[in-house]
Amino acid sequence: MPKNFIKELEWRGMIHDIMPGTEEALMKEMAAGYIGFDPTADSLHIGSLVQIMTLVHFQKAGHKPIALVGGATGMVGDPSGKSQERNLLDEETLQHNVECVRKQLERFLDFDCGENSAEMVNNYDWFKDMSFLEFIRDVGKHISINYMLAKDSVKSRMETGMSFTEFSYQLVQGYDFYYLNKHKNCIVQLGGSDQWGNIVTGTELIRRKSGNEAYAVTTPLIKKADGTKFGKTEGGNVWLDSKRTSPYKFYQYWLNSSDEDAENYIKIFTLKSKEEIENLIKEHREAPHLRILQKTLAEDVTNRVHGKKQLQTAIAASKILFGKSTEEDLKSLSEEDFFAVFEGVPKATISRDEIQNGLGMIDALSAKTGFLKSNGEARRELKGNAISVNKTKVKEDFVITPEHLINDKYILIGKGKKNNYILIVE
RNA sequence: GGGGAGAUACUCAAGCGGCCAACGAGGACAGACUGUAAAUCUGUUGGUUUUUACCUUCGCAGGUUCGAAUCCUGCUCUCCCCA
Repeated sequence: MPKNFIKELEWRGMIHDIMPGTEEALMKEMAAGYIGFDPTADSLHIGSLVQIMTLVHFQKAGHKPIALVGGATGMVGDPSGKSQERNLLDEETLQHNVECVRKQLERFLDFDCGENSAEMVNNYDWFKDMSFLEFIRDVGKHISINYMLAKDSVKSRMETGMSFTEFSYQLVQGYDFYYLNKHKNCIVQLGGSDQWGNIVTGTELIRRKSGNEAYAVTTPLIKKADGTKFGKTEGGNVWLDSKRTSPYKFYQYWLNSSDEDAENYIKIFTLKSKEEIENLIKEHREAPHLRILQKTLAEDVTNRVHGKKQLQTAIAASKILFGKSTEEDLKSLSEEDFFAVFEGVPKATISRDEIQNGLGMIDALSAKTGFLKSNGEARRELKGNAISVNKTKVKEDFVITPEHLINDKYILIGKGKKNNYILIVE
């Protein structure tokens, strides 16, 4: 007897839309459900984390989650939410992306837990041998143009134009659902709210072709209280791949959530129970400055995505960068730890001679290193008391000498609270 | 095809012959406060320069003038109205 998956999502605020009858169908017996992931890049970003969590809950409720990586759909391009025709990725890149995304997804689900073990599929497997004629006869025949035209993803593009390729997308995805329904007894498709149209084309196709009932659940678009886009920083997307977004930055992203957002995120992105979360929220409201919610959230998510070791480094890095650490603390770090902490921080190398005679701050910030755009900017920041060397604020007349070197090799320059640069001497 | 309006720094948006590196707003960055928050206050936001000063910028190319973002000519692009 499965647990109530829908109720679980509901209190977490993870349901945007749901097809009538879904809850009943899922309560009856163990079912399979799937979510598709687009291989548009070689890593997923935290936007996809919502979908991943949905699958995790699905499995925890006793159902069988199927993660589909869209090798075939990726070749077509989903027009949902896109105002313009997209460029197609070449096959090689796509193949590479499929592999990477697959590996990432594998970390989150249990693939060996008996009958509701997770499964990973690639729709390229069933599309690669299908001919065009076969597709338009067996699939296209069941869905009318009128029906397809009524979709938002198509309607909104009537003015600007849309290729036949993208127009057909909903059928391709619809067929995925049909295929999984037929071969893996998959009765529900989950996804982001922008996927509603595509999912419904799938349930429609299933009903017409095989007479089965199929269901849909979509999750809301995650919003930030200040109106900016979730998952974006000045540096771009927040990715799950540590090569693209360092675990430290990843941890920081969650830690910097506003109070309001943190209350929502902790429900969506952690597996903590309702009671636990309610207690945390209560505790947080009593002592907001401790930021219990943000810390719990950041630790939980970073741990799940990057593992314990990376989380420890991220926490250590945060303490060093934001705590009351001193030059002594920096010097006590091993070289390995130092570079782990400052991974992703801009670095520049200068020769030992330059520092031997003393290196002026303007040269250190701009002329010799390019950390800042111009000498003028360097001068302004220095005047504004924004620059620190090895965690100590410095003035314009400060001169860097070999005795400031950490491990006789590098120097940490900071601008404000959040920007750091490393000067390496060789 | 005919007529009109416009193009200014990251964005919006003033300026309409010298006082313009260019009002103002937003954003961004920094400082104070704080919780690595929000709100608030302050500063900065083309380059070289300690200041002064100079250099490069107001769609592109020319021209008029002692002097142009501002006037003239041509070009490119955008928007609107009429066919």
